[in-house]
Order: sequence, then C-alpha cells, then structure tokens
Amino acid sequence: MDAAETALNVFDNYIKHIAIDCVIFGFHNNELKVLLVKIKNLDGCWVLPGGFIQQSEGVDEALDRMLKDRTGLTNIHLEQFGIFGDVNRVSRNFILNLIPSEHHEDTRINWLAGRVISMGYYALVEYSKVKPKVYEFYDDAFEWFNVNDLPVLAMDHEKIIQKGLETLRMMLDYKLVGFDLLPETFTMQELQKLYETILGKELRRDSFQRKMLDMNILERLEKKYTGAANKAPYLYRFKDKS
Amino acid sequence: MDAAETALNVFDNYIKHIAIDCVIFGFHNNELKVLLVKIKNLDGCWVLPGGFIQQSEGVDEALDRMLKDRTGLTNIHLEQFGIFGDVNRVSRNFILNLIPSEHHEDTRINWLAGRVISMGYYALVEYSKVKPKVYEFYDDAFEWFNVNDLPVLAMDHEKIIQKGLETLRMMLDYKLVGFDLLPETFTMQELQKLYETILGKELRRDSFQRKMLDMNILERLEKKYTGAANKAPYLYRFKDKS
DNA sequence: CAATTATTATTGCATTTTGTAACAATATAA
DNA sequence: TTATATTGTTACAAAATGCAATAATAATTG
Repeated sequence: MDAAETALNVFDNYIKHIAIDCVIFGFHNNELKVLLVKIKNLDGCWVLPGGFIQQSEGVDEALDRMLKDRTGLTNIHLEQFGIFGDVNRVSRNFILNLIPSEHHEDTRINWLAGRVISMGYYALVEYSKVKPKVYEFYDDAFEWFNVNDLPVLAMDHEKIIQKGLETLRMMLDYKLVGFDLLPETFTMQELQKLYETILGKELRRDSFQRKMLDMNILERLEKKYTGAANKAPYLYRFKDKS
Repeated sequence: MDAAETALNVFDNYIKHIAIDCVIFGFHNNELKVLLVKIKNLDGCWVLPGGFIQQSEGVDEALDRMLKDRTGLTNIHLEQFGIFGDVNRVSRNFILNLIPSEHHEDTRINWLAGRVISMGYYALVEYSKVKPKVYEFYDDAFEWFNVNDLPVLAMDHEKIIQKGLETLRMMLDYKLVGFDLLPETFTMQELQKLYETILGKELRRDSFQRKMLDMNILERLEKKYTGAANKAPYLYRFKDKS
C-alpha cells in the first residue's frame, strides 16, 4: 500500500463534500498578511489552509486541530463568515491533477472531484508566533502574503479571502477585535497602524488615541525608548487579557 | 414500496451530514416573528424550516428552493450567520423516533441519526405574503411565533434562532436592513416599531425620524387617514426599491 | 361649527461626540 | 545647549444626538 493509498483510506474517516477554509490574518511591518500554502503537484498554485472534518469530531474541534497543525497555535478564536457552495467551485480537473491517475476512478475520493461545499473561517494570530507545518498534499511552501498583493489562488479562494476581510472590517467597526494580531505590548502608533491597515484608510492620530483611551481597555505601561531622536511613546497592553 | 421507502431513496440525491436551517423573520402587530413547523411524529416539537442540499444544486439554489417550498416566496435574500456542528447536536433517539423502526438500520439514512452539521441562514420576509406549504416529514402545523415567546424547540434550534437574531441586530446597526419586513408603504411609526422590536429597546420618536429622513432613503407619499381622531401620519416608501 | 383630544411633524436648545489644530513635552543628535 | 522629530494633551469648532417644547391636524364632541 503506497502513500497515496494510505491517504485515500484515511479519507473514509472524514465527512464528504464539506471542507473548511481558514483565512489566517497576521500583522507585520504595518501590513495585513494572510497565510497561504502551495500545492505540491500544481506549480505556483496557492490555497488557503484548511481541511476536512472527521466523522467523530465537532466542527470546533476540527478548527482547533487544523489551526494547530498549520500554525502550532492553540486557543485561537475562529470566526465563521461564509459558505461557498457553488456547484462548480472546484473543477474536476483541478482535483484530478492532484491525485495519481490510477486512483481517478476510486470511489473513495470521487466526491472530492465532484462537489465540495466550503465553510469560511477567519482567525487573527500573532505573526511572530506562527510555526509552519505541512501536510501530505501540500508542498513545504508556507508563506505570509500581503492581503493587497496576493498570488494566484486556486478555485474561489481569492473570493473567500475578500469576504473574510470584509467581515473583519465590519467586526472592527462593531466591537474591538484585533487583540490577537498584536504582541503583548505595543505602542499607540502600532495599534493605529493596525486599524488603518485593516480598514484600508488613514485615521487621525489624536482622535484615535482619545477614542482608544476613552474605551478604557488599555493599560499604560512604561515608555519605549527606541533610540530615535524624539519623544518616547508609551507601551500599552490590553486590560483583562484573560 | 411505501411512502417512507420512497422518501429514503430520495435521500440518495442529497449530500449527507449537511443541513440548512432557516430562521425566517416576519413582522406583524409590532412583534418580530419566526416561522416554525411542527414535526409529525413527535408531539409538540417544533423545528426551523430547512432541509438538505442536493448533489446537483448549489447552496444558493438549495436555499431558494427551500424558501419557495416553505413560504412560496422567491427572490428573498438569505444571510448566512453561523455553523452548528457539535457532534451530539442531533440525538440519535430523536431521529429514530421520526423513522419507522424497520428502517432503523437502513444504511441510506444511518448518517441522519449520527452526525449532521447545520448551516444557519436568516431571511426577512413580508409577513402577509407567506403561503405555508408542508413536507412529508412534517405536520401541517406551520406557525409564526413571537421571537420572545418561542415554543419548545427540537435539538439546538433555539440556539440557532438566538444567534440569527443577534446577527440581525448587528447588521441593523451596521447598515439598513429590514426593507423586506415591511409592506411597500408604511408610516414612520411602523418603521420605528420595527427597529425597536428587532433591537429590543425603545427609541426616541423625534431622533429616529430625523435620522431616517437625513439618510435620504425614504420617499414621502400621501397621508394615511386612519379614521382616528388625530393628525394623519405620512406614508413612506423606500427609494430605489429595484 | 368651535372646542377638545390624540397623535404627528418640526423646531430650538443642551449635551455629547467627533474633527481639527495648536501646543507642550521629551528622547536623541548635532 | 540647541535643534529635530515625534508623542501626549488641551482647546476649540463642528457635527451628531438627546430632550423638551411647540405647531399642525384629523376626527370627535357638544
């Protein structure tokens, strides 16, 4: 039994026709990034990290498993933002290219080449803490991309990212998110840049600072001496980061 | 082949382990209502209208089909708001009670009694336009319930309704929705009552009116003479209801 | 038909929030 | 010590909102 055969048998433990795709956002160098992986058998083709759900696990467990496998991170909140269920969102040829030809008629995987409905989730993670890890089906390429400068993506994954980003922007307006995108301590400017990057527009320094301080969610720590010839900014931390 | 047998065969055309549940909101007598159906073989047990997705149809097509079957309505926007995927959200006994015992070991429906992941959608419809229609599995009971006075619901359907309502409230803050909950023309008071009902709190009459008029989305029509001994309110219509 | 009643529409003003600019503070370099 | 760049704060203007009072008006009532 070769590796592909083993992989095919493993598929029996999974629920067919449903997949999860994760848009994992990170923040680095004042850029909003998305984590992507490259598919082995298809040059230059990137996809969102994701996977299938096992018969015996809940969807939340599946999400935790995938995120841990992919990034090494645990206890990350994932927000569900959409369903992608067009009949032809996964082209048959696309999948067949991934699978050795002798398995093309294998009933165990036939559904994969036919119909897959995907559930989109996004997560906000601290860029520096991600520890890549890869699967059988994928290459070892595993990269952060600027959300405004994405590579060519397979299937409808670009659409999924855009919808995830749209939802993130809406949630940022609605309540404070983005805690997890920053390191434990940060300056007001870093927080502002994060907001500006996610929202895709500039904000006023003074209004932003006032609003953040008025919300009473930040704890002011010592100053951060950068060595630059200017006043040193305070460091802040989110209160109640339990 | 009896009716149950036929129904079981039909199941082969559907994707297993995934369901859709629809929270259909309506507005009547200043109350926010939800449309529920009663299950035939289980006394007093109400569920959300919903169903399964056929192998050959997209998720959006499945939604249109269900909504049309259930309410007679077409061209209704459905908003997806959550995934309900706990391993034990559907108890095995609950499903077995619905199915004649001779079919309990039938592999065609075994998955139903095991694991079903549900995708939650909500729709806003005009109360008076709904034309009930029922399925094989359900009783002919088909009723609107006040969202604050729900009957006992099967499985996690109460949780699904609450999450749908929460999402609706959030969306109402974010942008104007609720167009479809009102008839073509309505008074300012009716619009305000709708907002108050969805948000679950009272609003100031004058502030609300000013805000609505400032948004420039309403067209003022003739007055509505109700016969009451007071000043007649204007009727309004949403502009650009294309 | 005028006075009454209930409700609606609008206006004016106080309060709060937000936008904008100016200024004071300060860490380093020159 | 002075200059420079950036940060923190304050002051004021503008806009939005909360609140109360007033004007308008469709039926009812005497």
